Amino acid sequence: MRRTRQSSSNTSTIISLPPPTHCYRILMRIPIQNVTPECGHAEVCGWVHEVRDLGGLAFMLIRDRTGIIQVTIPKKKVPEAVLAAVKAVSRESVVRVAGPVKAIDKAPGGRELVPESIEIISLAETPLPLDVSEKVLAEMDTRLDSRFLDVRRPRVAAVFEIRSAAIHAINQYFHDNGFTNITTPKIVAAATEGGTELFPIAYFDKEAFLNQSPQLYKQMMMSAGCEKVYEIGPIFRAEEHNTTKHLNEATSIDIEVSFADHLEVMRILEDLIVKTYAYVNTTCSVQLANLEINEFILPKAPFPRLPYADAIEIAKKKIEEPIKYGDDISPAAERAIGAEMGGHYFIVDWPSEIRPYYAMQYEDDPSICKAFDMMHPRMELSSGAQREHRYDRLVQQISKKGLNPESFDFYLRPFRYGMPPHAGWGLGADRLVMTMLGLSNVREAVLFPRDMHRLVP
RNA sequence: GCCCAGGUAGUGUAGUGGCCUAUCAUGAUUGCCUGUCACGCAAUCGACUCGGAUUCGAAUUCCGACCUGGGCGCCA
Repeated sequence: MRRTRQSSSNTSTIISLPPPTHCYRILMRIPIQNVTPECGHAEVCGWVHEVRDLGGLAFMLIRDRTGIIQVTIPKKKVPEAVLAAVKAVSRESVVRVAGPVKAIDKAPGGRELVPESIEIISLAETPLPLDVSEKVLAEMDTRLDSRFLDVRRPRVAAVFEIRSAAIHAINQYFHDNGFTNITTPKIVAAATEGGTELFPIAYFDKEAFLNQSPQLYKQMMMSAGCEKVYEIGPIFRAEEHNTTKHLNEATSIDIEVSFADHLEVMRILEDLIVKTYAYVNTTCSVQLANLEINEFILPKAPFPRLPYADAIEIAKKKIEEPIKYGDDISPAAERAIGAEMGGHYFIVDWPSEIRPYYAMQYEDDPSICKAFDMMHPRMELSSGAQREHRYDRLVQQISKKGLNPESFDFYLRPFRYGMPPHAGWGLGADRLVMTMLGLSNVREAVLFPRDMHRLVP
């Protein structure tokens, strides 16, 4: 502590910090992983992980996000106030403990803190809604009800630290490659594509919806001349699905690139996946260890390009249910094909009739289009396409789908004033984290998941 | 939306008509214990989702509601 105080006073001399008030205390606090016998003296703040009272000797484990330290209380040698605090404190209370740090082989981590003072900053109620120390595991529903306690568990925190690292790597990748980060509205007037249900919301005297995808806006930015854009943001789908891989609010990583075709944006996608895994691998070893992931398998580019027609053939051979060319790929088929492929792969050359109107058809065979899905063996992670940028063709394709081009006026307008050819994709961030870490439920990868049954917290 | 399986102390569970005054673990409370590390020991506390029905008797069977998990559909 002496050392820390000195350095902070030096710092304030140099850069003239305002007189320390409560910040002074924060500067004195040492992250638990940095507490070593060389500190001499330390002040740690954290949560009471456990108390073990042996009679004349008590142990208290203090946890912060960096680790756990043992506080050892020889009852005859510590101040009266410390004894009172040890007696009064409950598990998961927030405390500040200060005292000398000693090297002791029999203590966890080889060091322990003997308190001169223990301050109970925030006393936790008992009993706890779930067991943070993981002696008894809680079910997903219980955990989500008390997510603030759930995330105190290192293995849960690890998921979100890795998610953060992955998102960082993705932002970095786009930044390094000249993409413009955009933010598009989530409150919109109408659907951008058919199919999925929208959440209606009250918007003053108008009808509005939560956006299901930034698709239209990304494409508008192509017309706007931004050439390479990306967005990481929420998307909303009002589907009444009830599965381990669907949410009503998800995070989508979206890109759109001008003068690129589907093949080019596929290369970007696989490169991004490979680099994101690599970044997590090199920066999150502690978190991966917390998750007991001993072998973090790094995907290798290029991912195989599997034509849709071949994917259907594989599924036909491997699963019972009838499946034919032109069908959507069912979850069972998805798993069967995934098992065959063994790693990330693309499904390409989709029948035009089962892809949205905006996918560009092949010139030599309009029955298939330049759309793709990027798959993990367990599920779909991304879907994208080269878009149809020619106004007349686009109108034609909208009509062919049985839709009325007039109701797409807002969408079509940018195509009338100089639209470059372009391609893009959307990648599910939650599913990316889920499959990366082998989580069984997408809810594990989302702090506060929104599904049909859950709106709180 | 459909199908299946469930709902028992704070948490996770056992219990398929009477042996339930409900099992076990964890937890909480109190006491003992100077090297614990899932500390140990002792005592205590704490639960059958709700409503209706069948039955001499229901945690257990039936009906309805609500809630949860999984699969499918839809979707990404």
